Amino acid sequence: MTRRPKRELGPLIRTMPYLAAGAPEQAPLLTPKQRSQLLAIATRVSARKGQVLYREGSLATSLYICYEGMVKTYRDLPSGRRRITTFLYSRDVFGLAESGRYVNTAQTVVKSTCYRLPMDVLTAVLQQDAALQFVFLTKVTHELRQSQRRTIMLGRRDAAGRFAMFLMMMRQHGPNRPASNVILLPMSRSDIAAYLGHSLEAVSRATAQLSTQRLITFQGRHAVRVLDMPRLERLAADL
Amino acid sequence: MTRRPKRELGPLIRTMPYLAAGAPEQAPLLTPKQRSQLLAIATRVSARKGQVLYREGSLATSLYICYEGMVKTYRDLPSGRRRITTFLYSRDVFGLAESGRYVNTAQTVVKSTCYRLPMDVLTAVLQQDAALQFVFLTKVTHELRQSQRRTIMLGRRDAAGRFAMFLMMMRQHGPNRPASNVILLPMSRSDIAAYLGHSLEAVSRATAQLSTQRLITFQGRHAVRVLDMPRLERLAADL
DNA sequence: CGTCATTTTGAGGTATTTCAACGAAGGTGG
DNA sequence: CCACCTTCGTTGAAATACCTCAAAATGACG
Repeated sequence: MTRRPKRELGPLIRTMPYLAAGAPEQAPLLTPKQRSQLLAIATRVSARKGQVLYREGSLATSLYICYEGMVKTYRDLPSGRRRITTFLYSRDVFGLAESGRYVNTAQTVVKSTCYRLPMDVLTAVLQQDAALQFVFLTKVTHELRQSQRRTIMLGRRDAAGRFAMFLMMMRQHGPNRPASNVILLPMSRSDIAAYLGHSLEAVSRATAQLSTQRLITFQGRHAVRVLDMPRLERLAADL
Repeated sequence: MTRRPKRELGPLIRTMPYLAAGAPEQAPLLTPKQRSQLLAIATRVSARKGQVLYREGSLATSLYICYEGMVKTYRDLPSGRRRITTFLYSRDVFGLAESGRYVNTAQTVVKSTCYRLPMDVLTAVLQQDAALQFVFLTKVTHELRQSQRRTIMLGRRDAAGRFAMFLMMMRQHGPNRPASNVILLPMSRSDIAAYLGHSLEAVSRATAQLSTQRLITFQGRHAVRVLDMPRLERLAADL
């Protein structure tokens, strides 16, 4: 039962290239050397479900890279509402600060493992290693794109359409294989609502509607089987 | 009338530091040397009002830095709706590609001047110069924050509150001095609507409402004088 | 197997959207 | 310099969609 863990390879980062596929020097992946370089300054953090990794407004001492599991970042608004900023999967980066403080609170959605990198050390390393920094630059740019896509999603008025877009976004990320018709949604309905900017009830009705229309069917509360992918994609794209 | 232009200093970039104010090596400003370095690979582009700089989906050959004026980036949706992604002011960067293509269309809101930097050359330079790259990394991070703030803004249901937040965002950016009570809005009402995710009519009603409540008053269509800043700030923060 | 939190479903209230028409502004040409 | 035209912005009334409040049902967990 106490197997020795495999040799630790260090964090990975998921990115998208700036240039078209094929330009070799643009490959936005961490080399093994860079991974061990990051690993050298990183701390492995295991967190059970629902654990808070850092709080909004606290001093931003570390940057995080998700290795396994799922993390959400959110802000609680004065009205008591909660807005979820992002869901983070394996190989996602989070905890970028602004003026030395975290802008969001980070909490695990399920049992997760992350790497924690001291910000001061990391920035120093990045200032020295342009190639490594470029991976981060590419990553943040990718996050920016994601955020802008989400903004477009939030422009939709209909709850069902918004949820359909959410499904399509979840299909590509995380533990979901694009090929599969099953999309895993580890987070709760209220998390989805807080992410989509809808009420919990609206999300529930949206899923009910899509189920009634035989576009999807739930296998438990955290797994969606897509019954009619073309129609779902059409609904998601119809904005 | 044909005065010789001042010595050209090259582009500037507006950023926010990761670390708390005071950490010297984090100062995210371009040094004069870096500015001239960028200037060496840059082309100055002057564009009249309404000119398209690049189109969504076209090959992303260049990165842009706004020097003067105002640029909007947007996507036209299948439904015919237009969603404005960002408004860009002096010292803002735009045109970051994804897989070699632009994700948005960029068009000037008013007469503008920008620097255009060839992507391939720039990425090569960034790979060499970690300090310069760090300015870009900081900038993109800042843009990501802005995008996330906007997402929160879009979560609001009431048009007046959304517009109030928009005003507060515009107050900090661009040609507006935070001290002044006058906020310039160079863009059209439909641009604002496309940015806020509302209909043109909703925006119009929102401005009318704020005017009736004596929170603001319009001096022409592109200048807002704030009459009651505390109340406006409270409205903007009440979400 | 019981308890508790989460999710679903129902009904009414409210805000924006839409459609339509009017009014204002800006630009062009005579 | 004025008239015209086109675009943009404002206002009104009905339709739509979500939000809120409330209660029942489902599922998770010990």
